[in-house]
Amino acid sequence: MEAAAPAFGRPRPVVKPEKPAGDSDDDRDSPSNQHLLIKRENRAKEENESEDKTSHSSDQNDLRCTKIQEEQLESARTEMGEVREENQRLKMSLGQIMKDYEALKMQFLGIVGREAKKLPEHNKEQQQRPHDDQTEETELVSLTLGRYPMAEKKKAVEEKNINGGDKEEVVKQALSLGLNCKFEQESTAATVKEANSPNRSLTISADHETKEDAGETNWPPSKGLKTMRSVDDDALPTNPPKRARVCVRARCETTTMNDGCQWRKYGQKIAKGNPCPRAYYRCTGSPTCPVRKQVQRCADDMSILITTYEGNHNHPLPASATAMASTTSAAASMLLSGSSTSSAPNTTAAASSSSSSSSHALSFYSNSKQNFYLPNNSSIISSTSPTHPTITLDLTSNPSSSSSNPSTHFGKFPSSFPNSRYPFTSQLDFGSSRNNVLSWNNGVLSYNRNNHPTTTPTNNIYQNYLQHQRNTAMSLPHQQPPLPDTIAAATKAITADPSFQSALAAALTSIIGSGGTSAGTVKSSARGEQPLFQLTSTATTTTNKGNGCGTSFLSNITTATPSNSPPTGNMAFVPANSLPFSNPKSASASPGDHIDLTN
DNA sequence: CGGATTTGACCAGCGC
DNA sequence: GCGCTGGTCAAATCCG
Repeated sequence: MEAAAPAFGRPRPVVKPEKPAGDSDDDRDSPSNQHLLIKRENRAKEENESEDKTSHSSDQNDLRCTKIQEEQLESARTEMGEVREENQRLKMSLGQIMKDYEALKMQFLGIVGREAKKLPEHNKEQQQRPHDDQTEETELVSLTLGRYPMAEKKKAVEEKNINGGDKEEVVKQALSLGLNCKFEQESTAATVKEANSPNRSLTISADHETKEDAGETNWPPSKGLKTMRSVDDDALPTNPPKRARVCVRARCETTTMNDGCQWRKYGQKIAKGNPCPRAYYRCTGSPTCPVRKQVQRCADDMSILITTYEGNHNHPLPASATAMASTTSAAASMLLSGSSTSSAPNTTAAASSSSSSSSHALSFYSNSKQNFYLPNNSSIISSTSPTHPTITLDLTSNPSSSSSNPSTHFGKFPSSFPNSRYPFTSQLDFGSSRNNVLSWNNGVLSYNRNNHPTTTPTNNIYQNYLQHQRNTAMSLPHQQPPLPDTIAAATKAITADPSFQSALAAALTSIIGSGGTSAGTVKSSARGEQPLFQLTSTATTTTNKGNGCGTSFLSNITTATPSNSPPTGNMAFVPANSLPFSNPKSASASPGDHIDLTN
């Protein structure tokens, strides 16, 4: 094992028993053997000298010399034996380390495999015992940052169960790789009983949220929602988990970021510690959509807009809305590990883990071969709490600042920022990545395809995955249209980042090794990795109210596709009528006028 | 005129 | 219990 070697600190002589010392250059290089060789050479010299000097000496001298030689030989043999013993010991310890490593590896794979097997079983249980949902869901967290109501999810699960093997294998595959998250649109397939699992899985579901969504189909919730919440609280007197939030910080001069969704402002409030009013928006994409967002300027830096998303969309999202989803989904995946390592055990941990599920209320894909890319110069900060787990995606940080310690980031937040209230934090810093994948550009959140025009092997795999998704969609006419490839692309991108993987590995290690009780600050250290691909787009504003902060990158998501030509690939999955841009009266989809990006 | 926004009031949660 | 704060409602207002 390569990893074990540096642990010894310095090169040690490893002499193979069947191979006499000094037979090879390697042996010659080892200090002990060099010592022996020197001795041998000295002995030979002495012998030669004694031969020269005493060529005519008496037999007594010969005998004396022979005795000395024999003694020296004996001591040399003893030394060699000691060295061999030492080498044997080292070999044994190395073998032991290898065994331990393999055992741990198998243990980990076994755990992951069991969790993968559990998922479909648990889904079946959920279907067979729908009345238990309310009690069970409190213990569940879901990877689905989904936009689908529970009924649709269940339908999807049924379809999955019918289709059987393939998809389950996909889940297993994703889980077995460990360092790659599996995010699925209908994530009930990725549901685990976390409370019963000694080793928390990365696969976490937020059925709490799903339940809320199912209950909130009678929007507006207003007092009805309050009533439902109180009922939930009664059912869960201890630590009733609230919606998780995803907070996005970006430099934007507009009143709100255009994230592609349609929003209606329903309130405004001056929050304590911030002279800037906080605006409350509600998603109008669907009359029953429970998603809300809060928009507030940063008190420290008025140019920074803090947008907090809460809830799950229960309607098809506009293509442009998936950009933010990609970003926040990546953030949420971070929160998975971060919250698990920082929260209190058992139910509290589960509740905090559920926070990851709300990420902008968007589902996203990621299988073993699909990876996220976080935006360049962005950092993710998650704060977990039983009540308001929040993960923050900071799109404002520059490379130098983003690589600083976490406290630097926290210092940038206003006093009213949720992080100040929820002490458990973890940070994953991706600001060091060189290549932009997601960026704010002239007021538009845009993906950038970089200078890797040729399709990488991973990209091929990704294309295969897309094709598979298309086929699946074709064969399942009742299924909701899958998310566009931007999400998958983001999924692919972020998990392809070694930084992410190492951070995730660290989180995994802490979860498995310590049962999730260790305080977690995970920070990526790798930098300068070349992403497998990168998306670029010019900032073509397609929103209805000008060129505010937006996510209209999808109109030219691929370099092969001209920006004004019909979208290709998974773009076809986005229902045309779901695009908000055709509606000139959309509320606050893009009221802005300019965005100033410091990335 | 219909829909979006504004804004004061109300309510719930939390800390002291 | 009281006050503070965040979040939401809904009537009034604005706007295209």
